[in-house]
Amino acid sequence: MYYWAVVRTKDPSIRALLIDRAAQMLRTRRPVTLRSLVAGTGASTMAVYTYFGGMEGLWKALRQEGFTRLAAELAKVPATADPVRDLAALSAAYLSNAMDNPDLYRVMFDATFELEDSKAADETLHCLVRGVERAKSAGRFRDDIDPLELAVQGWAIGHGLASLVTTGPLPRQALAHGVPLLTALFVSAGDDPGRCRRSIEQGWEQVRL
Amino acid sequence: MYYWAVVRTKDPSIRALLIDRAAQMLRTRRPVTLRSLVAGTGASTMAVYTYFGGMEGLWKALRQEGFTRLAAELAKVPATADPVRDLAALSAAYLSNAMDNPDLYRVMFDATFELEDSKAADETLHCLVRGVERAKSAGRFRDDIDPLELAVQGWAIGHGLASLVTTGPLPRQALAHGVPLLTALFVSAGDDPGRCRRSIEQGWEQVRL
DNA sequence: GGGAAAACATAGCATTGCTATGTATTATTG
DNA sequence: CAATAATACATAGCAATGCTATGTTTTCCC
Repeated sequence: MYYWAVVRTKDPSIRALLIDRAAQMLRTRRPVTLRSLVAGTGASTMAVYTYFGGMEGLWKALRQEGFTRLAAELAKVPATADPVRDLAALSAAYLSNAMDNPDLYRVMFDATFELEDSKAADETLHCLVRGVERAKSAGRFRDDIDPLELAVQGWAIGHGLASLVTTGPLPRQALAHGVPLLTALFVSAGDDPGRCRRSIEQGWEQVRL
Repeated sequence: MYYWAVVRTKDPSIRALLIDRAAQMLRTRRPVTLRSLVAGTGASTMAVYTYFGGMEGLWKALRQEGFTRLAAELAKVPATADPVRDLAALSAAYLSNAMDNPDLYRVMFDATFELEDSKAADETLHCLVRGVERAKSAGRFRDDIDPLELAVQGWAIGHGLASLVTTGPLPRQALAHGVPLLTALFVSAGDDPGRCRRSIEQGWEQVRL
């Protein structure tokens, strides 16, 4: 009787537990299926429906979890006196996160985006936008640069590399192409070539790839 | 008796038929399942196993088909007197192909690459490498530029844009970011900024996006 | 023609996501 | 505090999935 009362006490954290378990199963490359997900948790298959409304809801929650973790990683990158260096560190952190959780990264982009997904991704993009604005304020970029546009272009570079490496066509060391790519982009935005190169190489080393 | 003989005559093109049908089902966003694929073709479910060895083999064949079609589209881009303009036209054709068959494009990159997939993708990449070599020969890029590296960097840009647009986070008009991105990349490779910009804008217009 | 090999159809299996139904637990009243 | 409404949960079962086993037909090769 007693232990039943304990076990059966409503536990809203079971939602987070299932998400974590799914993320871990993705990391260990085990197929995430309805029954295999709830097996071992004590919960029944219905838990997925009460908490997520079905498997599709679970994937959506997993996508948001992926963006949340990504945003947390990006938030760890400190703002130094060199905003271009910080932008490179942000990009490196983006790639590092994708390399640490390649399957979760794939899930984040495999289904067509919905409103909720876009909101989760917005925080990631906004992080880059703020970095570009800081670089503008520091006089590294031209005044006519649109921070959002430059951030999107940087995102395209980062996602292109991350996607091509995690899916296999490019080897992991191809991530190093990020340095010349970002340098080219930021120089085109007005930064001094030599100074830009040094900043980016410094920022790149901030993150273990 | 007679019509049976006609119908049952071994037809090796049934393999291509199934691939085409699967590609069309992807385009019309109908779920490609074993039974729905063979329904209407007169073939039974076993055809998928005799020709592809299972559904996974079908997906692999579809990936190769996707790269083959992509290579055919890229081959249509003519080589003019302006190799930088041709490189932009190649990139635009790459994006155009992805926009025309977004689901096929996603299938091409959703599973981890195997040897056969890499061989199919090689032709695509080699197309860009040749373009870079022509630009070097024309004196547009510096002598120390590695054609393969620059081609890979261009591929990362193209795939990043194509992937972010087909999966939803970026709207279709974001493809226009390809112009400044390629300009930045090729200027960093040594091309004259003004001339590069003009070449790329011209090449970009060669393809309907 | 006749035998070997490949292609094919049928039927059935285990597993998938999901729903219907009934039961237990929680919360919300009077 | 008890009675009722609402929610969470377990069980069982359904249609559909990919796949395999088995037997039959067709094609190839001598």
